[in-house]
Amino acid sequence: MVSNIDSSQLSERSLRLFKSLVEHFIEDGMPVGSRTLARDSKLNLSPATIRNVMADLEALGLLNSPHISAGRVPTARGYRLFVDSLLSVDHLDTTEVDQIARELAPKDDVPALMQRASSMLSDITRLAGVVMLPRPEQSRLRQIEFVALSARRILVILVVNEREVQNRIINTARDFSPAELREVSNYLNEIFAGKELNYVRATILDELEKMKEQVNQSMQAAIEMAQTAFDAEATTEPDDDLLFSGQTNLMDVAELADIDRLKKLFESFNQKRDILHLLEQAINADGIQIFIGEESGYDVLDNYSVVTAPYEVGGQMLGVLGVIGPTRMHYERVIPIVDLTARMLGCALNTRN
Amino acid sequence: MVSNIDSSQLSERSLRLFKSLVEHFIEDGMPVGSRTLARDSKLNLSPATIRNVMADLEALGLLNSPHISAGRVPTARGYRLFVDSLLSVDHLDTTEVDQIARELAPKDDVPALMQRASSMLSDITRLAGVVMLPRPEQSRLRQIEFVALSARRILVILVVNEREVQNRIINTARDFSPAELREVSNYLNEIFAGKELNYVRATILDELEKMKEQVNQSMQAAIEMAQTAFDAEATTEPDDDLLFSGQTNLMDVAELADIDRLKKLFESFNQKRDILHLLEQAINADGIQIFIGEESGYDVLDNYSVVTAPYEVGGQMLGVLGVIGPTRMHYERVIPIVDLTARMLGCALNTRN
DNA sequence: TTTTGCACTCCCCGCCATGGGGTGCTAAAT
DNA sequence: ATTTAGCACCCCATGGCGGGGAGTGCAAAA
Repeated sequence: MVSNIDSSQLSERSLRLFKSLVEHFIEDGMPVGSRTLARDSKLNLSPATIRNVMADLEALGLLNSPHISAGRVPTARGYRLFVDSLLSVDHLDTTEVDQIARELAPKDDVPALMQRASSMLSDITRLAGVVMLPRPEQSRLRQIEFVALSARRILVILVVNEREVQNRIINTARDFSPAELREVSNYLNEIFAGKELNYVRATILDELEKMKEQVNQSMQAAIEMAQTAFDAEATTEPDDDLLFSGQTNLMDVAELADIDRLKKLFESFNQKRDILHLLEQAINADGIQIFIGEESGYDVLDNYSVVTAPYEVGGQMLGVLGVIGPTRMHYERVIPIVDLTARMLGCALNTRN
Repeated sequence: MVSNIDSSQLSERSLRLFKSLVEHFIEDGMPVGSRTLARDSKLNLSPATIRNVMADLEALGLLNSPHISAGRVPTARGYRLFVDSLLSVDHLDTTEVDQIARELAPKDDVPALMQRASSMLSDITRLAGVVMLPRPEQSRLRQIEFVALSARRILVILVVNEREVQNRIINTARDFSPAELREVSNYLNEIFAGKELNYVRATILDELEKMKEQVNQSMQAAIEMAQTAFDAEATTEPDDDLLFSGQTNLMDVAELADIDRLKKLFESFNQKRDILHLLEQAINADGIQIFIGEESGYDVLDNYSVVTAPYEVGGQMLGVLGVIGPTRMHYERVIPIVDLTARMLGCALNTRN
């Protein structure tokens, strides 16, 4: 990949013009020519001069023209320069800040909060919002309980990481009395509470297998039951860890009117795979990260940009959120919104302990 | 609303021609003219004759022409007649039956099963699939359990209707010991197990309030706790009771290329409200029900048809599923697929007891 | 180095002609 | 009394053409 352009490689004037051009293009989506640029930028230069500058910028790969006699349009590399060095970020007005704060008030459970974060992002930016659910890289088993539904159907409850509760129903080979169940859960809690889930799964076979003969008969069955419970757990790992919203907002962005490309994009939202990979790259970024068009490496995202920010609580990165829209988006507005949302979400997650 | 046309009001020949026309149009989506129809239908009539017939059919509101000198196209009413009286339903080939059976094998939990039903519908018809989650009109509390997470944070587990488990975490005003919790849950189970949830909610106030003074102090706190638990339950009622899939399939149906209408439709998928209302109308239908275009009464659904079937287990209607596609769809294929899926889903739900 | 002037390019738009697929009507044929 | 043939007519889609507009690059002047 060709290296990006650094703002120091360009004259002050070129930068001014370039910035003006990008802003203009973001505003109304039409290739912008020397004429309008001359009028627009306060530099008092003739169109011809500007044409020369633009030719240079094109040579650097910052601009190109759809065809020889149209105006110029920023390339992905151009947007990169713009975003990295030229952009002056908006100040959010208080109504927006308020709205974000209100929506993210820590009033209900985590999934709902995430959902609200996502749809708020899309509402406020009029683009598509996405949030990656917090995926604690280590889940510690906190507690395990059994509830008898009927003699042979048992509800297993796993409490993981303070606030997450998983439950599944297993069918056992023989009857268990409530007392037995209590005994089993006490036993399991004793050895496994506080341990990492994968460890539990890995150990449970060996650990329990080897004491099978020592313990009483009731325990034996219990062991098998525990295995079933954790096996089931393994398979149930949900992969719906991305929440999209406002996809339809993308349908009235003019330059994306190509329905086939749009379809591809929507499909990749459904697959989730590509977007997930992309967001994972952003989780360790320190703050806002922006993927512009082809840069992302996923060709469904050609002509789209993704603005992301990780959210954290207590210094630990939990996940990533962001918005997806046309490369031609109002970065100066979107960036602070995403940024603030990530922060606020972190707070909201924090206060709900 | 104007009454529909009954097939007995038309001559055999008109019906033959009409059917042929609709089939032709469904096949390639172009208005069909007298010429092609003359060639196509085996009736050996001249185009002129057919033109006369077509004029009659148009007068009845079964056909119309996009403009004066184009071929004819079926109206919603036309499709209605076609679907009600003229359609010969396909026999599904075994590979499709197998696929449906395989996908709906009762191997995991209900939500996942529903999800699979929906995406299978969309895959197999190449249209959008939708399933309404079973909404048991009465939920009986089966069991309630408390698990202490820490001294003041308690996990409440409600087992409802055999297989459904809900859990929520509540914070209590004072500490509870495990023994106390057991006592409380025993007590609550005793009076409320088997009762309807709404009843429980309604009663819990009066019932418990009035014995507040009689019972011991620990019980008092328990009562308040129970209230909190069920209050929380009330607010948590999820309304994500529709599962869509394959929406993107609609993006390459040629006649729906109008991106604005498509956007409206997708938005109404997100709202869910309209579609939900529509499906609710179908729940008491006996088998397949079809809403054609404007008939549905929701104008986002203009030019779309919805083919639905309720699914039941043990004679009780649980919900509805179906597909959404252009009015110009292959009903003869879609109908048996939806029908079979509904049946199989019923079975799958049945065997998982 | 900047500007002016100029030739040139390419798209977009409106215009027109054309052809094809279709219609309705009337008059003839069965 | 139907059905068919013939005919005039309609309207859309296509394609070629011309002009206008917005823009470019280059060379020569400022």
